[in-house]
Amino acid sequence: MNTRQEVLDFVKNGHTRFLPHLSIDCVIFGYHAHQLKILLIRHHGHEKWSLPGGYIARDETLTQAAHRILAEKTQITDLFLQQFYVFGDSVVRMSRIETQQTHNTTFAKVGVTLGDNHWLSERTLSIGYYALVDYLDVVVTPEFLVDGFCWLEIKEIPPLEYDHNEIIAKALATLRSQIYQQPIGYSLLPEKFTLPEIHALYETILGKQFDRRNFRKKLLTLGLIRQLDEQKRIGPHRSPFLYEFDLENYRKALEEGSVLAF
Amino acid sequence: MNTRQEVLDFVKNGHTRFLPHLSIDCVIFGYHAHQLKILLIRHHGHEKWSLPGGYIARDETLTQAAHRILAEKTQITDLFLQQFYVFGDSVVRMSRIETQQTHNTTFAKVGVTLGDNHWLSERTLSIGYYALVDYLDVVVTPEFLVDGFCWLEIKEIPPLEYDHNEIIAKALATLRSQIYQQPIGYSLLPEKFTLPEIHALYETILGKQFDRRNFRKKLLTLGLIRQLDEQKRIGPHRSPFLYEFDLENYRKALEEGSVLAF
DNA sequence: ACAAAAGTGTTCCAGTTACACCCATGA
DNA sequence: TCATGGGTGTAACTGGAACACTTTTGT
Repeated sequence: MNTRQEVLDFVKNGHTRFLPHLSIDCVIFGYHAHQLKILLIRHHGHEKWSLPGGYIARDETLTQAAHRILAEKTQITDLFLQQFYVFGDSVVRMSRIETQQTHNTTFAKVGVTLGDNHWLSERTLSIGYYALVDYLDVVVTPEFLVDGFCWLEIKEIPPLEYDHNEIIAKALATLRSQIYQQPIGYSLLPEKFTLPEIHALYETILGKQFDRRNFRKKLLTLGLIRQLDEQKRIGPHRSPFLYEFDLENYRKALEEGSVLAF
Repeated sequence: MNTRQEVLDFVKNGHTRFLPHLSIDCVIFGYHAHQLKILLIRHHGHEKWSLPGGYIARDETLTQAAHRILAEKTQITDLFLQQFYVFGDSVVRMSRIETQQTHNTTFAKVGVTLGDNHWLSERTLSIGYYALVDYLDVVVTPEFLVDGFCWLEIKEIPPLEYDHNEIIAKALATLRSQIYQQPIGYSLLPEKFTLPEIHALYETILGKQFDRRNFRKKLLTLGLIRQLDEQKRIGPHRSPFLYEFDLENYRKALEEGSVLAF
């Protein structure tokens, strides 16, 4: 929704294209050089930041919806995207009045006030998805009703709209618990990457340090990565070897080990 | 919904009490004496079995809805109940025609045919919850539109309605992956239980055998259970010691270990 | 005394942790 | 030649797996 006209049409006719009562909220983790940040946006007229999100079209699958919403915000397709929980308990989510007021603040920009029975005024459950991107690669394209965006480090995140702090906490816990089972970083690192690169990534995501030698052993033993016969030139230092993800091995593990069905 | 009148009211006015487009499906694992079964129901006029489920009332939280639905089916409150995934991709879920026909078969019993725009005809995403009960303790109370129910062992489960086979597969995978982190069995075993009892439970759920000694060591090391100073009389055999779950320890682990936020 | 079920301890192996020195590169 | 960063191996430890005989109890 990049024009006033599109927004007006969305408010008026959105319920014919999208499912009411349901939204998708995306926790987009942006990594770069030892920093792990989260993409937040600020809607028109709001003080608090919130997670980017969207609605599910009636004619697309849930997975398609998540990918579309992410692509709309970040211009990135084909990335690692993972459903992790449905949020439907928070008090602020239960209150129609609060939902309505929040939306009305935003839509004031286009001179619209939602009625009590408007589809956007109603209680909405949110399905949480998380993604992992290199935030330098991302071109964030704020929509018409979005005043701004920012990448904030996890520790710096202030109180957000709705229950979005809770959503982020759960996303982070899920990301951390899945990092050794999923080829996390596949969409984040170049196809061929060095050990120090993936090492820094894991240290940042898990928030702790790992011994270089043990870390290499672990990833090789798990079969998550494969060492190549090439090296990278990195200036006035020793050339590190290149590695690549072993996706076949990962898929095999996923099929066998019924542990992870996600 | 136990009377014709209630069903008619549900069809006519359900959309004012419940959220459309969303349902909850419950995978109720029933355990007893080395058998792990799943509760299935058959709606009026249907050949295939399906999972028991329900809708989310507008004025209850998601968690409340899941507990209420389960209590309606099994008369059990306060049990272990866990959200595990949202299903919104399956082709059969995307098709309005199929949804409508399935419902119409059921509601034929009360002489109702749903129109194309009826709230029950629309696409519905389903939030999966699983629970674990002793199936001998459960009084299943089929609702008016339910012709019958059964407990089936996992290996015996035939093709079900909708994507319910997929839901069961994911539920089982989740149950198995969480069994050492959650006090699974708390609502299933008596407050004080013997080691052979919990041992049999774990063997059945995980579908494999464990050495008695190692199994005891593991559960004690994890702090999941605590040995008591009492024994149980079990007839013409040696009296086994009693154990109890160490819930405090479990809660502590849950708070510290950010691994499990579920 | 016997049948049935539960209790118990040790060894071995594998996987994880801890740890420090040498090498390659470009300026 | 020097500064920087990357590469590499071994020893100690810990957690998990394998394994069989003894004890209790009631009939």
